Amino acid sequence: MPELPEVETTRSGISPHIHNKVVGQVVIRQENLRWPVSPNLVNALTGEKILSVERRAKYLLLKTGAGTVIIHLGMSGSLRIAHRESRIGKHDHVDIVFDDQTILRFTDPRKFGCMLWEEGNISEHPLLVKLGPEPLSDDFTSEYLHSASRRRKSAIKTFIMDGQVVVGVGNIYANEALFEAGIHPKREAGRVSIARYEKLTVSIKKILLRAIEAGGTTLRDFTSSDGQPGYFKQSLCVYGRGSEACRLCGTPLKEIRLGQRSTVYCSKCQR
DNA sequence: ATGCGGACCTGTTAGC
DNA sequence: TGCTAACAGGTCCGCA
Repeated sequence: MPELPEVETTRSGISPHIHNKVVGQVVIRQENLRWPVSPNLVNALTGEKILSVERRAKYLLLKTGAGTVIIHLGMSGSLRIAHRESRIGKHDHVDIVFDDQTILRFTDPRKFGCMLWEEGNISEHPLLVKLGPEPLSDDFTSEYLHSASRRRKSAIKTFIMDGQVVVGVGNIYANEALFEAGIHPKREAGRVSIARYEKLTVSIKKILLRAIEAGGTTLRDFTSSDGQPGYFKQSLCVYGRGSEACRLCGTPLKEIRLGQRSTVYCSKCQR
């Protein structure tokens, strides 16, 4: 479900409900997520105040004075604000209950997500330390992408989806950004000119920003933390449109698999 | 160092 | 209508 815009939509959606609130209780119904929920999460987090709700890549970070909760939503995870009366669903794995009875509820049917407690310096955490720059930051430039890609044989789509290169570019937006930049997804990353990387970085930033403004992409059942669906899906140009007409030239879009991921492109507009 | 395929798990959809 | 297989937003890990 979540790509970076969905995670950012989740962050901004939950933050006002939990910022500066004190955790009264932590309820773990299912600890077998991608990694086991940290065994000391309940003891460590109870009584702590949420000082900030941050995001690094697709990780959400709930910072307290004692440590940080690291949350990843995986493919199917979501965080919602719930209340005592809210029905508990089959895949509602963790509740963080605040003193005012507000509940932050972690749901994840596929259990690819995680919820970890980290007391050390969060930026040195193994999951975060090797990550590339944020795509919306000033560090993410065509010069950076160009130099990082030299001698890289992999397809450019695989390259920009590599979290060590740049974070937050998932399958949907990788497809969309390459279409907008006019670059064939299979093109060898190391052979793309800096001018084309300039187009690509601009496209990535623009598409992610637009999606964040729209509240994320709605695919199947994504809803943001307040239950409102995102509205970006209707503006997707290629993702999910295999064999349909290119919005620019009318040519039927091609759909292939690249690194086991569905890849859609226009063979005329993307070279 | 880079690149690839497999793994994790459940729900939905496409096809017979 | 019902069963089965394929596929889905992510990304870590081990092996070549």
